[in-house]
Amino acid sequence: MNSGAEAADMPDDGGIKTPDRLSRRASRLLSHLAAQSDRLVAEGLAGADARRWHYAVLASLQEYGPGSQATLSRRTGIYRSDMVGVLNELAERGLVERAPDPGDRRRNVITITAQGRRHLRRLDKVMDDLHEQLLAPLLPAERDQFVHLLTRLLDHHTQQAP
Amino acid sequence: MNSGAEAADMPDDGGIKTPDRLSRRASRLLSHLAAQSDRLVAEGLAGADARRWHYAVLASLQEYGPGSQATLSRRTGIYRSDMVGVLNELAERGLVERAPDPGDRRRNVITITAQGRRHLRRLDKVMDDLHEQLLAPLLPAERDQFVHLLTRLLDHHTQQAP
DNA sequence: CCTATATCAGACTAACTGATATTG
DNA sequence: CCAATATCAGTTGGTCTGATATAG
Repeated sequence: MNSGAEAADMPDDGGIKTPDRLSRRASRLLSHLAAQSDRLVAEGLAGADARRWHYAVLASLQEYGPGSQATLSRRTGIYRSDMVGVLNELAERGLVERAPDPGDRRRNVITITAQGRRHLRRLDKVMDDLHEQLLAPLLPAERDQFVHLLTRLLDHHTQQAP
Repeated sequence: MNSGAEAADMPDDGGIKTPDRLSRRASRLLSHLAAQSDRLVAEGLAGADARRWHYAVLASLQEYGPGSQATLSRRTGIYRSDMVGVLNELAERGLVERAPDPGDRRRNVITITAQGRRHLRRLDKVMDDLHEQLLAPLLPAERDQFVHLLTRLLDHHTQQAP
């Protein structure tokens, strides 16, 4: 009836033994792995004087072209209120330019600068490196599988709750 | 040479178009999906008057037996300093018992109560439900694949940095 | 003397809310 | 009058640090 490991006799058991319902819950694995990954990426980018959101904004500008702050918010997932600060940091470094939209004077149009493009190229290298570390234990086919599964799950959950 | 979408003419493009280096980065997918998943789980558990850590502690107690707070910390990943508060909440609800360890008077021995076991059974149902939602778009074999890949990645990264 | 434990007080971050002024 | 935008001020939740008292 008992699992065989009583309390008071054993001084300490410490480590993880058999993975059971606790440790194989997808939600739990996901959270923990994301935490590790976030840390890895944050540290890697910090070494290049950048933050996670810097990369997201610059990459989004490069790929989809200039846009208003609200548009960038939607594209990157950065909260509208926090976008201001991120763009301030990027503008301080001369990586983006903020100009009033002549067609709609509520908006600012954010554009990536030449220096921003240069910086992004560096960050892309850093990110490639970090992903090599992150996905190190997986074979190429498994990495694709992994990204594919993540994508399908995320698509499903972002379409449900917009 | 240009991606075909210029700035000033287009009033707004808003949504996500072709997934590229930004949106297929594993780290990004991981972070976003984990955020969604965390939210889902937090809301689901809140409906049963529980938090994420409550489940983790109760499940750990059920599976590995009683333990000191430090042991529980290691088993669940809850920070040693935060364990106090979690256990207070659980003890208030009569789900665990905290008693001084007669063999080592620095320690408290935490034990799950009968009521705690009952509560855990309810939470397990809730969690099964939530995972059904979380993994809804995947076939059974894909869910296994997913958990398997997550596990391998997490193992790799938790052995590197203990 | 050094280590582990339980606890507390608080730093720091990230995600988020609410309010406001401006413009459409 | 209502909706969207950029901005600011502030809340909340979660991770983590540092210090302390106690015990091995």
